[in-house]
Amino acid sequence: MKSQLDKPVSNTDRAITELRRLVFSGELPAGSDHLESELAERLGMSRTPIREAARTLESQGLLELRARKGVRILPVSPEDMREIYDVLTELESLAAERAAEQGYSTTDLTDLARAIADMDAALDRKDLDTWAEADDRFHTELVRLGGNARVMAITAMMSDQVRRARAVTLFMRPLPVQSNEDHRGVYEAIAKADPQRARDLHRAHRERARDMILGLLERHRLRQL
Amino acid sequence: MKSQLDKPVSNTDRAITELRRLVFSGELPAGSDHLESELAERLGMSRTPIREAARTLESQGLLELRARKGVRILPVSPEDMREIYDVLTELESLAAERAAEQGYSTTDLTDLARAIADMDAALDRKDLDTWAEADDRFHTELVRLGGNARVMAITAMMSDQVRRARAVTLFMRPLPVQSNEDHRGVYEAIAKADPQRARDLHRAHRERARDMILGLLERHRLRQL
DNA sequence: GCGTTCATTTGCGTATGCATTAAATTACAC
DNA sequence: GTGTAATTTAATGCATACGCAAATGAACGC
Repeated sequence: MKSQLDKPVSNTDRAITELRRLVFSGELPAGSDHLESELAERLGMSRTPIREAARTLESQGLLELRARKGVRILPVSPEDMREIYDVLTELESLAAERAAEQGYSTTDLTDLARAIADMDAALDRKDLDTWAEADDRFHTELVRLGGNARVMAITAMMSDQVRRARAVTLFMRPLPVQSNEDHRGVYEAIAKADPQRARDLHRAHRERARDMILGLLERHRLRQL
Repeated sequence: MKSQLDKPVSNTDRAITELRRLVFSGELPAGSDHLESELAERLGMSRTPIREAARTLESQGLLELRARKGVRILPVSPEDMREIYDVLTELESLAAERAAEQGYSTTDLTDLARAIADMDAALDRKDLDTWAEADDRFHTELVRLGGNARVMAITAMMSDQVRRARAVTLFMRPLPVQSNEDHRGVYEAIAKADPQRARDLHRAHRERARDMILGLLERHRLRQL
């Protein structure tokens, strides 16, 4: 479905979408270099839109433009992960607090509730991929409910950067039972319009997740993703 | 002075720097439209580097590329200000907390102390421009001490977006005496390695500033900057 | 006078070509 | 064989050209 407000999709837009996909799918692995001309041919367009797309993705921290070496897909180190989780913790906690201040009805919270239900169901089936997808949806929706467009943009950017890492850690971590309980707590706090509790619970949730992931990376000596 | 590590300054880099300057100086006012060809001629280069620079500045929230209408300098509304201050509050408070955890010596805190001293001196002389410059330095240095590169990048971006607003509000607000006291408190908490206090004090500082600015904008019916 | 259609102009999006310069390769001296 | 200088190669950074769609304005009917 294509709304009338959509602006026509330019090649540059396609390049952005497609390059992101290639990075997340691992077809362009972290740390690898790629000539502009190579990417241009691969996506069936000239270097111009590729360069513009790369500029955008560069300022989003996904890759780097290096003279004469093409674009380098940026690896994510454990230190990067710590930075990113710290940012996510702060901004999502703010979003949770603000969401709880809005006095949302349960109807407003439908998507959030559905994400939680989907996570529960996926967890029962031990279907971690589906769980991860629903977890993403929960966090995205939580931030949306917070009502700050900049927080949305930043958290989306940060989540992009750790997406590759999750593919690795998801199957090394214990079953995310605690996570699901955390989410329900945050949901309740928002539904009951208790901003302080929503913030505190979500912060604790994120800090636990951060420590768990960083612990995993360290124990498995994963220096970059 | 040009270190050997500096990569050669490309026209695109020049365009980024120069366009930012033009926006902050008000030569390209908020809300105005500018043809790419016009900007290209103005900066003495072709449209190509202008477009690449614009892409970068677009993802930093300073302007917008619109088909056939050229580059639009994005205005900042009071709602935008609220969003930006919320983000700054969260991330700078985190930086203050982290800075206090590092066990910095007073030598490490020299720049921070100097910024405070400069603000005091400027305040005595009622030299608001110098005060604002030192205030900037304080916040930048505080975030640097926090040690999170992403927080640095994001807060720098957000500060850019409100820079124009300050030119307006700086001379409408009461003398920032409270601000200077706040800064000293944050400094002390970092020097005494008291993370929780550093965080709380800085948060209170930012929230006061936000409410003051938003109040000013509302009282003066300033709908966009 | 007002709306509608058609012609014209304009500016972006993109492809293409080329100069520059860093990197790679070879030639060569020792 | 190793280190250095000369030569070649190659990829970016940028200027330029052009098609196309949107905006503008003209022509025309009512």
